[in-house]
Amino acid sequence: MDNEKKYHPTESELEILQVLWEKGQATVRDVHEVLEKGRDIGYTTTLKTMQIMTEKGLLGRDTSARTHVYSPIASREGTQKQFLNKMIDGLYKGSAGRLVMGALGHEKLSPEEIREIQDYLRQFENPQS
Amino acid sequence: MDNEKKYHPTESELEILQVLWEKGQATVRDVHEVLEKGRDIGYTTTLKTMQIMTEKGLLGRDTSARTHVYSPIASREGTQKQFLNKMIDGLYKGSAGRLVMGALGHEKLSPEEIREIQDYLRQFENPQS
DNA sequence: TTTGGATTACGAAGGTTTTCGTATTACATT
DNA sequence: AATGTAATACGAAAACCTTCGTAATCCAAA
Repeated sequence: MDNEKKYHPTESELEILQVLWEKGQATVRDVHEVLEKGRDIGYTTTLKTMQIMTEKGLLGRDTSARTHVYSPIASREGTQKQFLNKMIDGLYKGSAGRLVMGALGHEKLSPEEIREIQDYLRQFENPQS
Repeated sequence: MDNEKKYHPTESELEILQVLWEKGQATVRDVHEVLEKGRDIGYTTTLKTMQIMTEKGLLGRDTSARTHVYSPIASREGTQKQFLNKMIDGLYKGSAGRLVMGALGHEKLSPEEIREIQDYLRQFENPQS
């Protein structure tokens, strides 16, 4: 169950995961075209990184066709949780509440989002139900 | 003002910063004794890392005495914000609200903390104070 | 069927981080 | 003053990450 838990994606790997989470699946070229918009990077760099990620178990790929098709194995949710835990432990003395409070102070938090958060919290209001 | 913003502490550096944030200031030995509890690590490793951090401007040190005394220059708050931003951009499509929602789902969030968060949010309820 | 373009495979360079062994230096105790 | 202990300084190895050049491979179009 926590197969996916152990390994921390690196900076570059996260970039690639983001694309794959959005698209569901993609070829190296697909991913590379997105990355290229953001910064200078060679095609083989993207390729190599995705190959390494596959070895690490972060990505899966379908090699049946000439052009391989990759898909994420590490889930967005699991990865988020993983990083969240790391931050909570490393920067907020283990308190998730402190992190939330800190994040609430974040500049761009729209009134809509705040309302949504309040709604969400209401479910804890009455312990029974 | 954002002098402190640019540089991302590494994993090891974060460990050391944590100790210094708690203690305010400390010697290499002080820090090392804490780290040692958590994992296997040599004294000179801790020393070297702290020296590098000093070069990077993450730590300051008083070398007037034989045993140097270190103190954090990077603030906990600034570092938290820095990592928060990175997470929001990299894992939550730029939405701080999404991160908060995710963090609220975190297992160990005590009722007290939830109440505290609700209190905090009330300040946004009525636009005029 | 030959050739050109696109794709994957391979290997290695260069950078950063983490680690620690060894040397040097200073101090305190004798 | 001599010596042992504890601290810092130095350098380098090992691991990991990022990058890309080059080679090999496949396919489609001519």
